[in-house]
Amino acid sequence: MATIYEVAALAGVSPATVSRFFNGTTVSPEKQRAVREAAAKLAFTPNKTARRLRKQSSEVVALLIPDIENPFFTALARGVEDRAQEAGFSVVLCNTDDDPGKELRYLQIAASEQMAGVILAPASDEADLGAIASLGSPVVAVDRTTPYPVDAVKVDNRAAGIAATTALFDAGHRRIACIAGPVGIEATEDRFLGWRQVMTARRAAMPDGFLQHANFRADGGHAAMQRLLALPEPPDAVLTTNNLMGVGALQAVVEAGADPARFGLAVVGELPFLFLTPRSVVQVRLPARHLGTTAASMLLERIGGDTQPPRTVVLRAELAR
Amino acid sequence: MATIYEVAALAGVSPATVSRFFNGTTVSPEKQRAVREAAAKLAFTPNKTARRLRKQSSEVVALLIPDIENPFFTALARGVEDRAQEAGFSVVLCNTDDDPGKELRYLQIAASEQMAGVILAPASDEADLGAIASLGSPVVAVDRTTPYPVDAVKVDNRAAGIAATTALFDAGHRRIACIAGPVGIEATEDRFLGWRQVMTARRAAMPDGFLQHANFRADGGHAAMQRLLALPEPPDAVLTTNNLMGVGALQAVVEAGADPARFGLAVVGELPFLFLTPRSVVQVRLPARHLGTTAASMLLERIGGDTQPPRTVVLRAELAR
DNA sequence: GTGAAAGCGCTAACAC
DNA sequence: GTGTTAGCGCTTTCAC
Repeated sequence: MATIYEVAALAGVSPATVSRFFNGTTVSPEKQRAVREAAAKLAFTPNKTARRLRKQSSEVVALLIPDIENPFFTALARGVEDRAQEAGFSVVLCNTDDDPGKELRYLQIAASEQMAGVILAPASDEADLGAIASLGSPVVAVDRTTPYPVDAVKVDNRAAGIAATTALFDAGHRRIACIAGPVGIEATEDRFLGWRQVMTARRAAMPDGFLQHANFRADGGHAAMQRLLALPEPPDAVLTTNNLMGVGALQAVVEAGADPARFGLAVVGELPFLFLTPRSVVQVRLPARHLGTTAASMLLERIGGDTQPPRTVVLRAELAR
Repeated sequence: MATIYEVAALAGVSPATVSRFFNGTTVSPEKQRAVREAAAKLAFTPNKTARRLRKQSSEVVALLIPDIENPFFTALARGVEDRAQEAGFSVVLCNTDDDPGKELRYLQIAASEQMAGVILAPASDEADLGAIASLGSPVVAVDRTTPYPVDAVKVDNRAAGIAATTALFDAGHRRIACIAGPVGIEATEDRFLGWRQVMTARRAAMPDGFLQHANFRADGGHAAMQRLLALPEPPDAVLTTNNLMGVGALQAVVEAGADPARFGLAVVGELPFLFLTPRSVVQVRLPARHLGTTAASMLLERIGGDTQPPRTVVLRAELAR
């Protein structure tokens, strides 16, 4: 790997001039040509590590998501990537596995690697943003919020829960259970609250066991649905507060021999690749990609020096038909 | 961000001792304690950028995949990540979008960021590995091969194509079409060759139009299947050479009003989340995660200094039942 | 507009 | 075992 000194020597200029050339400062036309040619001849690429050490910042942003195998988050990642790319930033994706320990490690890496900023879908509400925030690196929370005063982009989760539950009522169901995510994740808790609000307003029964907590994956939804179906008086419909739990729940319904077209299923999120899904399944579409582009835009503004107080942007979910 | 000098000053030792402490060289117990306490008090984190500049290498590997929204590649990514993590390496994921231009950019970034190595699922067989390889950074190709002499991990794609096609024959189908990926991607071409081999051996007709090329995504498979169904004498079965094209093909079958349980569909790969799939769909399971762990292991060996000639590991696919 | 030189934070000889 | 010191490759004053 050629250095700036070798280019300078070959071009007959000083290293500073080479640096200026590559950073867009004014350099006389003839030296420009000399540098360009020398750089080409040596296949010179500026060493980003050295630049980063010197400038104390980089053009890389980190994106921390809880589950790279969840299509919701990959769509979100695409949004972030597209927006960041336009602005000349690279995105490195980190998979926290919904594990606060891993999350913390990645946050530290982001700091010690001098990332320009971090977009984070927190694995828990204890995500320690103190360290990274105090470094001055901007942070944007996405999909889920945190107690730390940072920018956030989220969905109107309660409205999503309300819309989904209402749709089940409209389809004639009354005994509606809820498979919610782990306790402590605001996003799905709000969706659950939407369910409870509708159930209460409609004076629908919410017997013990109608609220199940599960991990966010298909296996969690599957097990929860099995527990629901084993109830003495099982529900005739269920709301899952994310997409993958919906996948698992639907699978359990099918396995139990119930007719998935009659059993009411509502999902906050989209059942991935499931176009064979019974038409009866209610899906509340989440603007995953848009969450990503919005978060990236906010982060880029902060990186650009924006210092207004933290904002929270709320995006709307939309009932798919 | 505290530096090694501040820690040294507070601990009453030299910067070198602090460095040694954090790099596991022998330091006397008392100084160890002093350094540990000073570091804790200052919340010191070693600056990786400086370390990287000095050592000319990092503990980060880059993983370049063509489509982050394809579950096959995310499973592969999980494999890479798990293995790398065990060895203390971080993984940064880059989405090339099957675009040679993007791929090249990421390859350059990997070089100028002094990544410890690169695992690459090439977007095309022109992927220019010359630059990065000449830098001495090890490269492992995964899923797809390249003309460059680098380590590779792949699947026995022809066998996979043969198994899938044979299964369709065994189910009684004779008019079997093939939806293959873009020309130039060895992996899916080999699967197509498996199809042709079986068709030829069984003296089955392969009229014009029975071979369709499509992009790797669901929309490509969907369009290709529509073209097949519009043929004067349409096929009664089809093989798709990857998972997402299978999703699109199945969708087209359903939309066309054909009974997906009677129309033969075979997929090299797994239909993601599609447990509602008709039992009749043939799937040849690809060891996605295992591809990832194997590639990571090979890369780590190279990073560790292994200099044997490039190896290619071939993993077996397995007919799901 | 251009060059000389200092220094970003760390590691690795090298001396002791 | 420990300290001193010279860079890694770049950017950025500061003179000219």
